[in-house]
This record gives sequence, C-alpha cells and structure tokens, in this order.
Amino acid sequence: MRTTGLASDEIIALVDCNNFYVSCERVFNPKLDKIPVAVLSNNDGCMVSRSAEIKALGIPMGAPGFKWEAVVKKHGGVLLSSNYALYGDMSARVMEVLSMFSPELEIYSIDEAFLNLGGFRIRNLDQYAEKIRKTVKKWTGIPVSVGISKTKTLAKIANHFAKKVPAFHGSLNLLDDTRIEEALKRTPVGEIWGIGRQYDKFLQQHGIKTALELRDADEKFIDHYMTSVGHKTVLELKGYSCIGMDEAPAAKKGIVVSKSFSKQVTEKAELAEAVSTYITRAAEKLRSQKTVAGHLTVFLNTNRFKEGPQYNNSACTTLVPHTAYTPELIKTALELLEEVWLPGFEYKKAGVMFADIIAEDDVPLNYLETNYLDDKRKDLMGTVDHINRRLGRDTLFYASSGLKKEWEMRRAKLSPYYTTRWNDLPRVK
DNA sequence: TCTGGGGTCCTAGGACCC
DNA sequence: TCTGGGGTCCTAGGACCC
Repeated sequence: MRTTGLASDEIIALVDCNNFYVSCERVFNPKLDKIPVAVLSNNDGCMVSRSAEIKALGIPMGAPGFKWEAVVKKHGGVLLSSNYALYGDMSARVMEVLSMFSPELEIYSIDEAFLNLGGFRIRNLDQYAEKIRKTVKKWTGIPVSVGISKTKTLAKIANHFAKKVPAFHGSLNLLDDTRIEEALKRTPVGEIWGIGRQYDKFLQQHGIKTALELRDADEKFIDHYMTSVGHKTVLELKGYSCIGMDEAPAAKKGIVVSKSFSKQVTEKAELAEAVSTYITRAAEKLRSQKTVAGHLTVFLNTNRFKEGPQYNNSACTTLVPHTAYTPELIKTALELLEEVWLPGFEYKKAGVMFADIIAEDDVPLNYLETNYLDDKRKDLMGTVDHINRRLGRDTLFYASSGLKKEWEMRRAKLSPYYTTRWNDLPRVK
C-alpha cells in the first residue's frame, strides 16, 4: 500500500451500496419493495443485510433470524437466505459501472469502492456524484450513496451522512473545512472507520467522545495509547491522506473456508465429507489467484450456545512442497482430522485454513520434480476448474466430499439464482 | 429446531544467530 | 571468572473491517 503523509489535494469518493444484499434481491423481485426484508447469514442464522423497513422496526444488525421472524411477518415482511452467487455477480456489475467514473478504482469490499477523483478536472463535484448514483441505479438497479472528501476516513464519514440525512439525497461532498468540522462534531468517536469497540470505550473514558475531539486530541496522548493505525486515523481526520489507493488487490495471504452445520454432527465420516468439501472450495480459491499454500490447518468446534461439554481443537501441518493440488490436500486434511477428532462430542462447525500462500512461480526450484506444477496434475486441476466454472459448481467433485451432505448448511429461504443459472432467469411477461 | 464467515494489519515475545 | 546485546524471523493474539 502506498502511504503518504502530505496534506493532500486528493479528492476521494466512497461509493457504498445501500443494504446491498436486500437491494440485489429487490432488483429481481419487485414485490420486496417497501416491505421489511432482511437477508440471513449462512444457515439462516443472523441478519446480515436489512432494509430500511427492518431497521425502522428496531431490529439490530446481526439479530438472530428466528428471534424476530414473528415480528417481521406481522409487518408483512420476509426473511431470505443469502445467495452469494447472485451478490457476487451484481457486485461485479456495479464495479464495472463505477470504473467508468475514475481511472483509479479500489474495490474495497463486495459493496464498496473508493474512487480517486483528484487526478482530473471535474467542473461540478456535486453533479458528478449525482451522475454516479443515477447511472449505477439505472444500469444495475442498485441504489448507492456517495461520500466525497480529502481522505478515505473523511470520505467514509461523508458517505455516512449521505445515507443518513434525507436532505442530501444520497450524496455529500465534504471538502470545505467548516463543513468537515461540522460533520466531525456530529460523529461519535466509535463510528469512525478504524475505531472499534475497544478504542471507543478507551477514548470515551478519556473524555474523547466525538470525531472532532479525536482529531484535536493531544498528539502525545495518541502516540502513547494508540498504535500506528490509530495515529494514521487521526492524521486522516485532519485531512492528511495516509491510506493510499490500493488498486490491484494483493493475493490473499490466508484462505479460510468454515461453516456451521445444519445439525449437530457426531460421525467422523460426515466430518470428513465436510472437510473434503471445504478443502475443494479453498483450493479453488488458491488456484484462481495462481498461488500455492505451504501450511494447512483443520479445526472443529462444538456448539458454543448449547449446554454440555465443549471441545474446540485444531491441527496443522506444513505442506512440502507448497501445493494447490486438491486430491493431495484432501488426503492431508483427512489425516489432520484424525488428529483433531474425538468421539463423543456433538460438532457444530468445521473449517480449513491455508496459510503461507505464495505465487505458483515462487515455489523453490529444487522441488520441481515433486511439484504439482511439474506434471499432469496442474492440467487436471485447470480442467476441473474450467468445467465447474462453465457448468456450475461441483459438476465435477471429489468422492470424499459425499453425496448426501446431510450436514450442509440450511438455506430454506433461498431466492432463485437469477443471474447464474439459465433455469432461474426472470421471465418477461 | 434456529445465534455468520471471511479477511487485514499490528504488536509482543520467544527462538535463534552472531 | 565470564552468560551481553542487537538483529531477524516466527507465532500467537488482539483489534479492526465488511
């Protein structure tokens, strides 16, 4: 990441999709408009995206679906299972539209992007922000908010007000010093990007309650009690850009695939199916960024919300040489499972993690004879990945992953795969 | 019945080397 | 008798993000 400490003439826009997952569902199902809608996490667990109507009912982020289902129904609303294939596809469309508005675009998450608007002349920033909003809405159906300021941290704050204050109609330009001060005064310190629960509590105790108070706090105090990250946050609030634009996302340094089961699992055979399935998914990610892993961890958890004996354990091993060859990874993972598994426990979650991830090309030469890149194995993986991409996930799969998958997560309220399956294309009447 | 799943970066402390 | 201290690498754990 590029880091500068100079007072900047940068102009940074943060574009953030409103209630992204809910908005994706609404694009394809207009009946969901104007009623309370929430999208649930894996296993239909917690609410991870809430419509304005859900928020108005006083239902907080992360609320367990089953606790609020009755309330939502009473108000004519619905809860939906998450459909990440759909959201990923919609995200790509939104980002493609955004890339037309700046030569420098950083995709920050599935529903957010930073645009550098500083490098070229824009006659009227407010109109430009409006144009971004309207174009994304028209071409993808997704409503977005636009916040503009001198640094990423300030752009986040601008975006927050753009969303929250109806008078701004979804965009706010926060470049003027007086307006910045006004906004910081109204921003609780815990809402700043980079200030989490721990820092929030600590700062409150020391009488720093707003973003303005943090910006103007004693520098010695900040340096003493906060890390370099906190220091950068304060500089960013002052208008010095410290968090540069990061255009090409770096290859992931760790890959985790872990999911809760739909039921308690006690049989080792079922855990082995889950572990095989997760390894398959994780290895696909590994190969898609042209990397190999040198470290593998397998872990098991019992249900922490349930009374009874708890057991959480993990086992790991190095992979010599680094690899991304699924059959071999499954074999190693199943050996690790033997180490972690204990009979007599009801397991609720399993996961696999790859670490020490390096580029395919960086595998030490002396391993070439045994490297998966060396022989037909890489071609085989390439073919499997290609077929699964074209014909759908798990068209080709590994026998160890099982067929019945009774443990697989629950998605009872799933909407159709509108964008990724022919059979689910919406019909025009 | 039902309580998410990914990630990043930073720091402290131990191991090891000279 | 003498067991310093600096550098580097690794790991675990904390804090944060969406």
